[in-house]
Amino acid sequence: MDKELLDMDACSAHHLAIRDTMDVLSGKWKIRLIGSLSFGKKRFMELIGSIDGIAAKMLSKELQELELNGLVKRTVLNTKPVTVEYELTEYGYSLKPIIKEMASWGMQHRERVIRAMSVKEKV
Amino acid sequence: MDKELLDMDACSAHHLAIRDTMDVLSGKWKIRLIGSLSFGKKRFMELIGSIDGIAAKMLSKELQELELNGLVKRTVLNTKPVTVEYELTEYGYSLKPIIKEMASWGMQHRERVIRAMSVKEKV
DNA sequence: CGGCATCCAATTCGATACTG
DNA sequence: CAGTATCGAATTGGATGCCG
Repeated sequence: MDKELLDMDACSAHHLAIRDTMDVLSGKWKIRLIGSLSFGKKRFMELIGSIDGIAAKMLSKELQELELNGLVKRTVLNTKPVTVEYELTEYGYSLKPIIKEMASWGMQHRERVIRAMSVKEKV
Repeated sequence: MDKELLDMDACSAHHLAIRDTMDVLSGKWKIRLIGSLSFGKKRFMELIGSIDGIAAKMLSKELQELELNGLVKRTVLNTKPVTVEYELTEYGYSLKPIIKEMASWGMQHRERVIRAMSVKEKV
């Protein structure tokens, strides 16, 4: 058995898999969006409120992309004025382990991240 | 106990944690870069070869940011011409669970991702 | 080899204004 | 409320040339 070769194969498969995942999650807000929706249904305005800094245009755009990929379901309710609800599909929920690891990492390394960011801002 | 309030706190902490993680991993290539380095040391040209589509300029830039954040260590070897090695620090390795989940998700959903991407390209 | 500098094109992002 | 339209700014990316 050629260990080197096996490693190369593993590396390359790993790599393609990560690329595929990144394709779906590309964009500045998608991961945070999914993180927010992983707590349940939310309306457009609720999402704007819960995701600090996002503009309506970007929210709209990234939601559309997530919907196209089948990760998010959009429901228009018959109210006046219109209400629209967004929620994760089952497919979307399958991303939860990733989101969970990201939240967990962020909590464990919060201090260091913030310190590093504040250094950067001085530049 | 106010369940609603507890949920809100959990949600907001979760959210800040994800935002911190995304701050560190922001940029089109960082996650794939870390994925590639998680298999061990690599030189600049090896990274260009292993990360399909990246330009030298972007590789250089994102490596610098990762180095600034302490996730990657850069070592210049005394060869002629120069050889430079990049490797994850211990802090960088702490991201491995995230990378692992991303690779795992990508492998499980590869077909669906590719199908969705090919539909998009027709537009 | 491992970069940085420059120029330029393409894409992404954000603020504001407006609509049903 | 839930968007779309539009414009300008910022980021990204490629090509080329230069340097130690």
